Amino acid sequence: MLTIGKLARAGAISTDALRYYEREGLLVPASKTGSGYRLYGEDAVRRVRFIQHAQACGFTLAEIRELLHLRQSNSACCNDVRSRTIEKKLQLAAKIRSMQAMSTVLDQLINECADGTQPVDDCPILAALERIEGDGGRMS
Amino acid sequence: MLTIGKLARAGAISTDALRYYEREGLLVPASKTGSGYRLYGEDAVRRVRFIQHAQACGFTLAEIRELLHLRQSNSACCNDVRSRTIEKKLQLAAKIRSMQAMSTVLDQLINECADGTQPVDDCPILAALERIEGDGGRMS
DNA sequence: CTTGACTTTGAAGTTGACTCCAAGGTTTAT
DNA sequence: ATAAACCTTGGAGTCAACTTCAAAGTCAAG
Repeated sequence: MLTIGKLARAGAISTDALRYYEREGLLVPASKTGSGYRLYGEDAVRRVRFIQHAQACGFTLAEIRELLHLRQSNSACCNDVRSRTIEKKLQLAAKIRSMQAMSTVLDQLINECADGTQPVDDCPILAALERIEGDGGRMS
Repeated sequence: MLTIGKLARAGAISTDALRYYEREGLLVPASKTGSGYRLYGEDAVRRVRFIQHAQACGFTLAEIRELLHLRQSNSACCNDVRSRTIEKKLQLAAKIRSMQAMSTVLDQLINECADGTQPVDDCPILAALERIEGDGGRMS
């Protein structure tokens, strides 16, 4: 069993964030000591990593909580998870395309601008950034 | 010249957001009418699109402002922009990898779970989400 | 057995990127 | 010439995801 500080170090996260996740219903400690210290099992480390990874992929904590809770409600059917997953997958694909377009342009520009001696007025990076086409969608 | 409402419609953004961008130094109107109405040139539409695209790629408004301001300061050298660009490009590449990993897993799971009839307890999506490996990094 | 590192709670504060509102002034269409 | 649709400012409110704080209890090392 891990105390909150150990879990925090294992997950590269703050203890406050862990307590916040608990308030938000994402990560409840397995038990508590007599004096009220939170105790987490090893699965908590995996769950923290899952939360972090899902966040990095653009899921909000509310969405992550939904997924985690769906698993616990044995009445719900896999279909619920499936449709959410498909929706998220489509959003993710759009974001990836957008980011790849930006990445390609940045690459080109880093090369174009390779000598680094041009004044900013003429910097091709900024000129080209304005030419990027994308869906204009926001991140979340 | 566009009034703020026209620009808002052209950029699929709210007038409040445009005024917010002005306060934040990202988009200043070209001029004002005698009665104080903001007037924007056509380049404002491109600038709005640039801001939106850069946001979609994970740049914060502060970073976008920096880039936009660098262009205006004729003393600064292209090198400044270049190093920022390289840094951003690396971050972007890491995010793309992370998102592609998630995307692949979601794809597999959507297929595995194709009939949608399993109860959530056995849903392979949730089981597999916990197995994902990534850098655990946050989005911004 | 004391010192220092750790933990608790609850509440308030922060940041980013807006959004909403009130109380007006301006333009445009009919 | 008047109603509808637009614009102005300043400030407050919102939301997510934390962080910081205060005041106090607990645990581990020497």
